[in-house]
Amino acid sequence: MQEEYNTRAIQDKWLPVWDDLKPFDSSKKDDTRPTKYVLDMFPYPSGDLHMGHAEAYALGDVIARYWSQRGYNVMHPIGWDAFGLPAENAAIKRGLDPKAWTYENIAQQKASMRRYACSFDWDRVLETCNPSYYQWNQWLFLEFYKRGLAYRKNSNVNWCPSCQTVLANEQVVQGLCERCDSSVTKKSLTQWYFKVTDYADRLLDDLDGLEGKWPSKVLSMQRNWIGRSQGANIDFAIEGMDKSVSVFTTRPDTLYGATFMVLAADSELAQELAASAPDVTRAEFEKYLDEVKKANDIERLATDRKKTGIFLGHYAVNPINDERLPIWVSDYVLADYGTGAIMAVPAHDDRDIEFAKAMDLEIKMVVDTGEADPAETGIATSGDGVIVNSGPLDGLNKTDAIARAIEIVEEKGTGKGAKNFRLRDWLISRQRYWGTPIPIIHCEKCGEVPVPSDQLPVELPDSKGLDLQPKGTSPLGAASEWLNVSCPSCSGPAKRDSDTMDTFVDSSWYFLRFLNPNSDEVPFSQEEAKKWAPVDQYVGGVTHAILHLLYARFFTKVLHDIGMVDFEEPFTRLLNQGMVLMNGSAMSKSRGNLVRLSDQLDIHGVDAIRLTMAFAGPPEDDIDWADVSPAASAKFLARAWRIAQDVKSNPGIDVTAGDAGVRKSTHQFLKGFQEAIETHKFNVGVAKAMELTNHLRKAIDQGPGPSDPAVREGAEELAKALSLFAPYASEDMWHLLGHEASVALAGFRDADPALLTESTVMAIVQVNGKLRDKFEVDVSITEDQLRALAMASVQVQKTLQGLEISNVIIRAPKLVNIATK
RNA sequence: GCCCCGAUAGCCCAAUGGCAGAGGCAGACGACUUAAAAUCGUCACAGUGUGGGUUCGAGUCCCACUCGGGGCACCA
Repeated sequence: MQEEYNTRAIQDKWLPVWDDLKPFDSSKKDDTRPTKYVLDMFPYPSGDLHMGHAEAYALGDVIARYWSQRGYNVMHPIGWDAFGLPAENAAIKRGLDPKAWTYENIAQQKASMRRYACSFDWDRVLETCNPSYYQWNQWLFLEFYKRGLAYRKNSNVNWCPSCQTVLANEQVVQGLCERCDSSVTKKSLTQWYFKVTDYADRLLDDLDGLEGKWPSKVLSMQRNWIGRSQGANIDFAIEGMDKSVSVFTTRPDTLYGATFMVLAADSELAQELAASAPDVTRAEFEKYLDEVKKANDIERLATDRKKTGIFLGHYAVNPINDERLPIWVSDYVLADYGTGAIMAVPAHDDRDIEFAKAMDLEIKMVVDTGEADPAETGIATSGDGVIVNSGPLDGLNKTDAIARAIEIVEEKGTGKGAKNFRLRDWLISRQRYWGTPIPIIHCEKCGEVPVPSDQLPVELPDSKGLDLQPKGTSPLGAASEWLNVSCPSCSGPAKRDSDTMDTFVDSSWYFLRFLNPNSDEVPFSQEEAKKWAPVDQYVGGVTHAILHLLYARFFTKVLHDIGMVDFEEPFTRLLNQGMVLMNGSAMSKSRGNLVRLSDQLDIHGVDAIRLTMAFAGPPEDDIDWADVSPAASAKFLARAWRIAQDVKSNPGIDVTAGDAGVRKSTHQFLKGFQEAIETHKFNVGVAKAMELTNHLRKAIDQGPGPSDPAVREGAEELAKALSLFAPYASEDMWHLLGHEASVALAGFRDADPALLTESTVMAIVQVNGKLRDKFEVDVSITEDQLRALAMASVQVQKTLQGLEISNVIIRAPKLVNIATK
């Protein structure tokens, strides 16, 4: 009896079957298959899954299911990045408990993932807000602390006045808080840091090894972010003081062209020099500093901003030629980059010449680039050239002059070659409730005391009775029972550190926790790590190109140095899927273009949505939901499903007796499909499945008919291939074809090479690259035979009339190109 | 300002330097039907953003530009 393809019915039919079968269990003891670790970036539980999740998990699932079909034991776990501000803000807004809110969302997302038929191993699950997870954040923090990689310092930090918390450099985007878009200000606070800068060189250099495996975009973003500059640190003695101005410069070759010094207005040295300046100068300085502090980043970054500054009345001495250089302060020099001071070479630096012009300072050319003298034109020349007016450096090119200048200052003991990074240490403490408590106790007598490991975890106290409103200090400071403890060292009165960790700490190592998510003995098993890690394929959004990926790379390198893992990069391959847009822009409630995933699933079914995500285009491109047709995906699945229903032969029939043409289609498909999936051209893979479906339809209706064994072979391979995109439809097809569940474990076969070779091929004849004739020839045709055939062609003869042949290119058996003079 | 990515049919997208079209959407026509939907089938539509170059041959490689998207940016 012919039945209709019924999306809902087959979803309801197969879900419970899979629950029993657990096709994606990766923990079987006797499993001898080779391993693959495929990981999707774990979600933040801020509501139900949305279209973006649907895309990411559809694509990650294609990869996981593909390797599973290829005979690998695939670990494909999932968890929740469950700490963070949204839970806390929701709690404040609606008077809920952050924990209850979070776990409700997790339950909802988990149910949606199950319905979405993600091939997750449900025995490997974690939530970062669970003490069994975050105890290891604390344990790792203390390991870092032991090694000097976690430390506290006072500094001018990024402060979000709206979130009432500090932010890491990476969380400030264009001067705004990445979470709430408030203008970020500076505040002097004592905070905890991880010493990422110790790893700056390795984090940069090791990106080379990821070339071709990570998107080049991400590699370049990380390189930009780390921002290494080569140059020198040079000391300029301050006249009349036992002090010097130390500067970092990438252009020591222009040392003779320095005509003044500039200090960051908010640097300590500027304060000191102002203190010893005349009263008038000091007052001017204080006024200027006030203005600088008031200016926010947006104003400060404006490129057409006029140069301002104050002369401090002091002079520094150029170590290379003993010239006197006036010392200025200005806001165009940043306190927290390099040494917070520069030597200004206005002739060869755009910013310095602007300042020199504004303050009427000397401009001295020391590099002849062939352009006009900057002192005349007021335009700095920053290109390469010949060094002039520079004593021992005269006549050298830039590279040699840099090397020579460094030698000279090193000989004099007033400087040395150096490199500098844009990257800063990672500020990890947050003045909020919903995060991992920092496992440090502050004792009046003993100072900072680590919580002994047998006292971990330091559990978060219940939120009940705590005021979670942002107020600039941690809500935990008010949990007095929790806060007040006796010092582990001297037993005297002491207080816990009341800050919590940045949630990026949680996600920096979670991929290792999946190896043994429930262990209370170790953060992760080193034996399991040897078996599975690093992650073979990581899938997630490009939004994490800098933050999360940099931090995870940093953690991995530290864990390597501690001896806990034997690799230095966490994610061997990375796929960044694009975003799902609607009518050209990101979906949002306020824009009114929100497409609800649950609605789409109700209307079109899970399979159609997953297939649409894979078919829309290259995975890294954005999908505009207005451009795609889930209804068409559903239609195709019905068409494929009917193929399986129409097959009349029995399972296990000898397919070699089948129609040769149909077999050829199937095996060409096998080859093309696997190539497409392995190169992540999922859209092409789907197109090939559609092509096979069209061939099989024709074979059934107008060819050898539904009983031909080759039709069965094609239908079975089609079902297996579709299992990557459409788990429900393909499982039902498999069932219609007389097989037991699950099609997901049926296993792909390789194409039979014998069926791929053609005996004849279409040869084309070009004249000057333009097609003139084509004919079918035997694949074994010789060049001479092909030439003769081409020359004999009437079309070719006609074209060649009156022309003289200069060259004949022959690529037997497919092509002849006749070039004329 | 510096760096990266992209531009192929009305639309989304394919195409190891070798016939511009694999697949889909939308469209036209036909078969089936009393009719419609569904289904099955057939067909049409671009010379690859612009201008140069390399090559026997360029959508593909190189150079310049235009447009779109993204990253970094008073970083010394």
